Amino acid sequence: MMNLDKTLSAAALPVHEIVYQDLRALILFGEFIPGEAVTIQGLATRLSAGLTPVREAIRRLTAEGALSFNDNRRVCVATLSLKDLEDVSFARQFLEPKLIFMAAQRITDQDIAALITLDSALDQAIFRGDAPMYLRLNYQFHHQLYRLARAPILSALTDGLWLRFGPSLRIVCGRLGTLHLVDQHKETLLALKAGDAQAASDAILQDVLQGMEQIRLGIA
Amino acid sequence: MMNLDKTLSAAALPVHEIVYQDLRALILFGEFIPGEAVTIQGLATRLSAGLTPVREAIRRLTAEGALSFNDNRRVCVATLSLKDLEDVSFARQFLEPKLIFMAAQRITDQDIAALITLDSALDQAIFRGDAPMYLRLNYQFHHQLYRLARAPILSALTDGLWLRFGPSLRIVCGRLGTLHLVDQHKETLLALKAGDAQAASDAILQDVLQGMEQIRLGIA
DNA sequence: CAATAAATAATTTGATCATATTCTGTGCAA
DNA sequence: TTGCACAGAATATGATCAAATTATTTATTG
Repeated sequence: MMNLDKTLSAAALPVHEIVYQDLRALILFGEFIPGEAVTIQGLATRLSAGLTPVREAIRRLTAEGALSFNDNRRVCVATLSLKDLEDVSFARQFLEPKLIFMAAQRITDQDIAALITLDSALDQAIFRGDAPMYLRLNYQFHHQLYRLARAPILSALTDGLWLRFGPSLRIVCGRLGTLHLVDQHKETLLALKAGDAQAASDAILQDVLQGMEQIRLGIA
Repeated sequence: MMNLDKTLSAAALPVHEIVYQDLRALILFGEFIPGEAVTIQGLATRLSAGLTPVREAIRRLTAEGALSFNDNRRVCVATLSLKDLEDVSFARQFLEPKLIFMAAQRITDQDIAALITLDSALDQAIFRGDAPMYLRLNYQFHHQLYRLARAPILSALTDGLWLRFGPSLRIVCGRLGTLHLVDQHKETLLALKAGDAQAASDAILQDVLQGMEQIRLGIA
């Protein structure tokens, strides 16, 4: 008989997958500081998992550039130099507008409604000064758009870039607070509603440039 | 006392690192067919390694898109649809020219000489119909240029794309042979010698477009 | 009876863990 | 400074269990 977990809840994921997602979230949403040491055993304890699954998750995130594997064989959260940030910025400038252009061509009213809800929650998080929630919702807003583009490879590349600047984003919020944060989500949503793919693409480009500039100021 | 292996030979790499490099080469240079199943135990036997290091290597290559993790929890070599190829092509079109532009600004005569040697060997491999050697040398030619750009993040992104189309390249060579293969390496080298970064960048763009088109014909 | 479907057994493969080994850096003593 | 020992951490293996696939057998039906 088929396991009900498979149909109802999201399948029984392997531990190494769960650990990966947890660790990824920890990195992405500011639980780690750039350069911070990450030990296999520490994570195994923290996440109540065995060494092997933790090891696998760490290798994955190392491959994605979120962690760095030192000569000592020790692992730490990757740091982002100014030069690195320029590279990330260059890549995002090409990838995100492309993805949003593709997403705009197949987006539905329902999708737009969901994004508006998300963006409202985001505004409230900023107003409340709730940085962790801001980080989550801001990522989700972009990530949902990637999904809609139905371009798995470009989405994976772009998603991977978030892992590179995620820990630094946290620093920015910590230093400067959330109230000053600005984005181009409203403009993007308006363009999407109007079915104007080019305008949506342009708006996201501005959003990306703004975001990267904020990080540059934060880590400078 | 410091281990001499660290200073003289290339350090005593962990097994998981060696397995990763070996498996990466197998995928990149056509030892695997797209869609082919990859088993942990099979690899452990083939590469004379334990299960854990193999597991780690597989997770890394899965994160890079070279392997795909199925619902069955089984792993196979990723396949490349035409749509995927378009995405890869889009990404390469802006990444490679950028990298080569950066490389051109810091390349030395010695570097150029090494690239010319590489390209000659490449021509001979084509002439001999030695597809495996062609695949290796063609990759090396590009990879050396990435290295010279000193942009680790962009290099990693671009390198990762090779893993996506590597297995398909093999199919192309298998079907069409190597003799018809053309590239823009000579033009690139001329531009580099002349110190013309823009021309080198343009030449590589043509090279990329040609290469992607060849794959498109091969997998169509 | 032949052909197809269902059930079951056997084999392969993956997931995880406990354990032993190796490595790295540090502090102590000569 | 040099050599040595020790603690913490990473590495790697093999054992064990669970899941999935394949092969085999049995049952059913036209």
